[in-house]
Amino acid sequence: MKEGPQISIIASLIGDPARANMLTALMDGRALTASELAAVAGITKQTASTHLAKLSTGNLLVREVQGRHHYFRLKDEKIAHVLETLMSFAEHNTQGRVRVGPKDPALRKARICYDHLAGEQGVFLYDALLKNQWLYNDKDTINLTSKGQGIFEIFGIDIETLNKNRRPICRTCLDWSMRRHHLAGGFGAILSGLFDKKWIYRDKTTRIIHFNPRGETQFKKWLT
Amino acid sequence: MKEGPQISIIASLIGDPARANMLTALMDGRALTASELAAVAGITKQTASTHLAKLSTGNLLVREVQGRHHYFRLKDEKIAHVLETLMSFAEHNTQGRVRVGPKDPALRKARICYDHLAGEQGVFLYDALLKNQWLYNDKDTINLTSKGQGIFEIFGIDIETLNKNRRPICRTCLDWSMRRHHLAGGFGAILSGLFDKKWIYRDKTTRIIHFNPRGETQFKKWLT
DNA sequence: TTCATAGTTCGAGCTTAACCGTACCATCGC
DNA sequence: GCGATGGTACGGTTAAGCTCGAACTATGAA
Repeated sequence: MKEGPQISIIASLIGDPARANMLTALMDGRALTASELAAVAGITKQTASTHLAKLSTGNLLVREVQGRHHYFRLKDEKIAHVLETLMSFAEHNTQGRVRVGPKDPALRKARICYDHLAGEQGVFLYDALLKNQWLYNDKDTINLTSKGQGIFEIFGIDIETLNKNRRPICRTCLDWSMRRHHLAGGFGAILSGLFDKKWIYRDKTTRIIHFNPRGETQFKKWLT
Repeated sequence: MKEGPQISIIASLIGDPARANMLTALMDGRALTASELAAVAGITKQTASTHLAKLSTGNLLVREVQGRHHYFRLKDEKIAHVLETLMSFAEHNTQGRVRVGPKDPALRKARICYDHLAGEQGVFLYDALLKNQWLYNDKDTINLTSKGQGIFEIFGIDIETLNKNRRPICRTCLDWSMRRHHLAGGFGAILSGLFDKKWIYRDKTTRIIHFNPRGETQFKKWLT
C-alpha cells in the first residue's frame, strides 16, 4: 500500500521513452553531455534539460559540471542493475518468438555493463578467476586470495582500487544474456587493465566490446 | 535506441501508482480478484478493469476466470524478480536516511516472495541446505544431492515437483533486505511443506510470514 | 567587447491517459 | 424465470506531463 507508489516513482521515471533512451545510452558507465543525450533521445535540448533535471532529482543520475558542459552519469551501479533487469525482462517478454539474449551476437559475446565486463567473456572471466583460485567466493561476496593478489599486481592492476571500497562492491549480478554470474563492482578495475593492455577496445556507438585477435589469445592464455 | 522504448513500455506499466499497488499486492504469488485489486489500489472497479487489461496484454499478469470471478496473478517469477529489484532500489534510494531493508522487522525476518521464502529465514534456509549438502551449487544452478533427496522425502516434500521443471527454476535471486541469496524457483515447494507442517502461517494482509514458536524450533532443528 | 556555444527557465499548446458514471454482459442462488 | 453480484465496455471530463519556441545565463574564443 505504501511501497507501491515508491516503486511507481522510479518506474515512471524510466517509463518515458525519451528518458529510457537516455538511461540506456548511459548504461556503459560513461558520462554524456546534455546535448548528446538529447540527440540519442531524439528531442530538443530544452526538453532534454527538463528530463535530466527529473532524473537527477530522482537520484537516478548525477550531474557533473565542467565549464559550460554538463555531464550526466548513472548515479551508481544499483540503478544500472535495475536497468539490466528491466532489459532482460523486456527481452524475454517480447511477444512472438522468445530469444534467450540480445539480438546482436557481438553484444552477447562481450559488452560493457556500467563499469565491468559482461556477456560470455565476462562469465568466462568470472569462472576462470575462481577456478584459478585468484578469487574466492565466500557466501555471496567475492574476495581476493593472496595468490590472486600477486597475479593482479603482475598484470598491472592496482590492488588498492580492488580493495578500496570492497564492501558493497564485491557483488555478483546475473548476466543478462547468459543467466550466469559475472564479475561486478570494484573488480571492474580489471576492465581498465584490459583496455590498457589493448586486448580489447570499445565500439563507439554501442556497448559492444571487441577483442583484438592477439588480445583474445592472450586473454585466454592469461586465464588458463 | 531501440531497447529504450522496450523497457519504457514495461516501466510505464509499473509506473502508475494504482498499477504498482496492484502488482505489489500480487507479490506473494497468490491470485486476487479484480474487486480485491481495485480495493488495494483505492480505485473503482471500472478503472481497475482497464488497468488489469493493460497489465495482462503487457504480459505482466495472467487472468484466470472461475465462474464470475476473474483472478489475476503475476505471470511468472521473472516479473516478480523485476518488482523485487525495483523495491530494493526504491528502498535504498529514498532521500534522507538510508535503510538497509524493509521498515518492518517482521518483513525482514521472513516474508513470501512470489512462491518462496525470503528474508533472514530464507537466507538461513538456503545456507543450511547447502551446508548439510542436501543441495549443491553447480555454477549458478542448484541441484538436489542424493542425500537431500532422502531428507526431502522424509520431510514429506514431493520430489517430483522439485525436479519437474528444474531448468529455469533452480535460480537464486538476491534477497532484498539481506543482499544475500535465498532459494527461489521450484524449490519453493519447500514452502508448502512448511505450511503443511504448520510451522509457519501467513499474515492475512501483508507478505509477512510468521513462525509458530514450536515451528521455529523444529525448523532450526531440522536444519542442523 | 563581441560573438558563438552549452544549457536552463518560462510559457503555451497539445496529447495522453487516468478516472468515474452509466450502461451492459455473465454467472450464481433462489 | 428473477434479482444480486462480479466484471467489462463506452463516453466525457479532468489532470498531468511531454514538447518546443523564445528568452535568459554562463562559459569560452576571437
